[in-house]
Amino acid sequence: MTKSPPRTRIQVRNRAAILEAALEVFAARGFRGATLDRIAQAAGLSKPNLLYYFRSKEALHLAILEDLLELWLAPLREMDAEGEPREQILGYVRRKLEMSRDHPRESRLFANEILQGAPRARPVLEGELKALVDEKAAVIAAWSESGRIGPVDPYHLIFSIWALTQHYADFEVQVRAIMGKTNPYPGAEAWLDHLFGAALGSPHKSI
Amino acid sequence: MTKSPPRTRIQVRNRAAILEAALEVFAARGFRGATLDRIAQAAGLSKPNLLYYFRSKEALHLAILEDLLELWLAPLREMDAEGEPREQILGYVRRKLEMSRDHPRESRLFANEILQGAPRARPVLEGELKALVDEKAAVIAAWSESGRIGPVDPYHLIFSIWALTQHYADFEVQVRAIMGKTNPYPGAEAWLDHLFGAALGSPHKSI
DNA sequence: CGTTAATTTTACCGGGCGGTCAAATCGAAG
DNA sequence: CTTCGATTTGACCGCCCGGTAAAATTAACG
Repeated sequence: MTKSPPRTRIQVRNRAAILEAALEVFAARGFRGATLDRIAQAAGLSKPNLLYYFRSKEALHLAILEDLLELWLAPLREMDAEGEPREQILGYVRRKLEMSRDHPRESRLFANEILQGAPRARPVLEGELKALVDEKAAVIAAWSESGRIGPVDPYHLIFSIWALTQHYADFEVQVRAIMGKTNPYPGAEAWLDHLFGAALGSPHKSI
Repeated sequence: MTKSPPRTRIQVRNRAAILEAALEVFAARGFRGATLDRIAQAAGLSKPNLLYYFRSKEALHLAILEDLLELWLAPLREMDAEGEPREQILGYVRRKLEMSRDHPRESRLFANEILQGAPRARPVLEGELKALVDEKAAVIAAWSESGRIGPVDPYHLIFSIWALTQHYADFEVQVRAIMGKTNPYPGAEAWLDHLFGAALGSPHKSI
């Protein structure tokens, strides 16, 4: 699939420039809306030159998607079954929100892919992603059953975390249309803390 | 913009068929990914015939968007300042979730538009939508200040409702990849009731 | 400097897509 | 049946886009 590890300095530089440019363009216009000309221009190359580094538009998109999925799943991977449940879940929420704030283009690229029916990412969703979610859902379920957090549906809890955190990146124009120039993230962090905190059962209440 | 009210029976039938087909195709493939040929075929017409009813791809998309936005804002409009706060908010959540369940294509078409930076819908977002949200946010803020619901940020509350309910339509393939063939909506309704119920402050707790 | 491989450019192709046009066909009313 | 507007079709255009071929240029190294 991907070209074997880049050797020369030029390859490293140009591949990085292309991936950066492609992320920008794919995120902003979707797979079909993006053109190789535009990506090449943004990377400071000619189109055939770009195609010297990536066989095809498809291959380029795939390369980005692979990098992206690792980044995307990291915050959930960090959730620790041995940790304090509430802290672990709220920590996950915070990391995921930071991800949206610091990597909105990645979020939108991913959203685009899913919206179109995940033509390229579906195998990963049904394989790696499902396995990870099943594992962490079991952890949350155990926490819930042992009474360390209130009764929650772990799957819908995880979906909620995804939906809420990614919303601020994916629907940014809508958020900005309503909130103006105000930076929504400080407020969002406090709000999500409140929202999920309450849903997990107040620690004060449980005493 | 839009052609003056259709007169003949044929016009009514064909316009409806086109809008239905276009909704399907635009939702599944985005604006650029959709082709007039495909839409025309889905509507049972030839491409030039389709262009007899709608001047351009742009005009067709705009016609759909206009219809859509009315449908989309209806649930929020129904939220009644005179009603019981908790019931009003949870009712809004339920109506919005039903909207996603019954109109997933509309949801995805809208998501596509926003993701691409709302090139066609931005005026509505900054005008009508913002006005409506500001109005309802003020209502919620008043409820909150009078202690009838717990302290909440009305804007983030509304964003949360959007994000969560639409997630089940927009990210359907992801949800299905993880949950399999299970229908997520019954569980989602109970979960969202729990989540927002807790965030608004338990009515039991407030006594 | 010379040689060889890596990189970049120029020119091009075939297909698809939005849109147009003029001719043909259809349908309602007298 | 005729007429006239509404509707439909087929043929076509120009542009853009992904991708290719081959020549030209550049870097690496002895």
